Amino acid sequence: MNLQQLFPQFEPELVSLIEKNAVEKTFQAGEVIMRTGQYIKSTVIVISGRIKIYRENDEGGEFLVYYIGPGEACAVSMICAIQSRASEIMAQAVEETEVIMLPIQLMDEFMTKFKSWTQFVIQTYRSRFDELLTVIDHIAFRNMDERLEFYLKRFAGKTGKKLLDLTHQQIADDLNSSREVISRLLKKMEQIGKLKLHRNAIELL
Amino acid sequence: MNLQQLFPQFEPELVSLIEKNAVEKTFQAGEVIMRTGQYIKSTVIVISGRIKIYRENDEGGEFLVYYIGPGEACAVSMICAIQSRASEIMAQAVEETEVIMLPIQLMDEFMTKFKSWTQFVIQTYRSRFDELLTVIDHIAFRNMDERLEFYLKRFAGKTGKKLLDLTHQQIADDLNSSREVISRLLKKMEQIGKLKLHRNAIELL
DNA sequence: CAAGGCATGTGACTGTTATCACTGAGCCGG
DNA sequence: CCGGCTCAGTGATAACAGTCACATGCCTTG
Repeated sequence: MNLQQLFPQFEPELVSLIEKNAVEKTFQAGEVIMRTGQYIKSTVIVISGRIKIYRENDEGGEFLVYYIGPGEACAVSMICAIQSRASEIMAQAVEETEVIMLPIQLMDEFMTKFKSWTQFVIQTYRSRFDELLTVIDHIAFRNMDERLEFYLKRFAGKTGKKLLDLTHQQIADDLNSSREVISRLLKKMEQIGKLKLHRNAIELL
Repeated sequence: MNLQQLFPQFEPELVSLIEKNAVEKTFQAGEVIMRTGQYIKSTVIVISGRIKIYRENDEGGEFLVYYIGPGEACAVSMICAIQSRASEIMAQAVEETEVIMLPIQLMDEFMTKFKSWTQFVIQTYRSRFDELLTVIDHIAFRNMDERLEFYLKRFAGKTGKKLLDLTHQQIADDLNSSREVISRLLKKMEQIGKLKLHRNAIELL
């Protein structure tokens, strides 16, 4: 892992402090990184791979909020760490994911010492905030077909591939819908030539 | 207006700088403060009154995101100001509201000079972030009856009153629903003794 | 106090999504 | 190559919310 390369804006001193103090950790695909109700003492920064942040409700429903990729930090872990409060979301590795965990007291220290760190923290809040607003837009105003289309684009956007390894059930979970509904909508989208359905995969056209 | 009283954590020097440079402004109830697509050059901080932040879509739908009260800043205006980008939300005074507008360059300056200001900015993001997550929870998992109940509690919570000056149409707009649906649900809630309906008002029990 | 406006109540109908029950299709291990 | 598994397709039905049409009732204003 090359931190300086991932964060060119960080001062070399900051990078070496992170390298010296942060705990590196690797999660396997599907492994849960943060759980609702769990107390967080560290900020999580993704080095490689991808994490999905989602909410869970009492009845087993799920809802995908967003993904976190390399060079991005988990805004929720920042919030929870600083307020030493239980998290209200779940974080799960989508693929094999390398992260660094930064203890909360370091975060504070960096904030006073390094302008680039403060900028990074604020930038993290800012972009996540934006994503949350977009998510709200979609569930408030859009029907499932539009939301599904947006979901597929977002999923593709992060991987860059046209062939998405997804089952209908996974999509249904992420959108807090049901498999049958997603299957039917996908079928419609296939009929109008937007995509092609395969077993365990969807090909965007 | 007494800034120092509203923000006891701010250094006196910061307060006097704000007083010297910020533009004070008063909005009447219902007046629009920020509009979708508008470019924002200043951060808005509420001194007295209340602002509602909501989204609008093309078909005239609305959706209330949250309220901003005295001593709170508009996170969206911060984001837009810093990135000198068009806002994607609407802000409207709910009642007569006094605000101060802080030009973007000052925000940056304060951030480097005053720790309390940086803390304030981060705290603002943090609490709004939380509210957004709660909003997402509600529209993703809850039916309209639960959302309505939450809406009324939130409205009451900020005013502290038990008698809410609201028409069914206003509520329907805020929840992006329709008046008939809200009327029926309110009637049900009245029948099970949760509230009492009046003309132009709802009394919580 | 009559007229009109606005807020509310209500029934009928529609559309979207969820749920249930079942079928079939591809895949993998023994 | 058979049995069992997961994934996907499909029809029937139900639940919830949105829409339309219209009635009612209260409040204001001339």
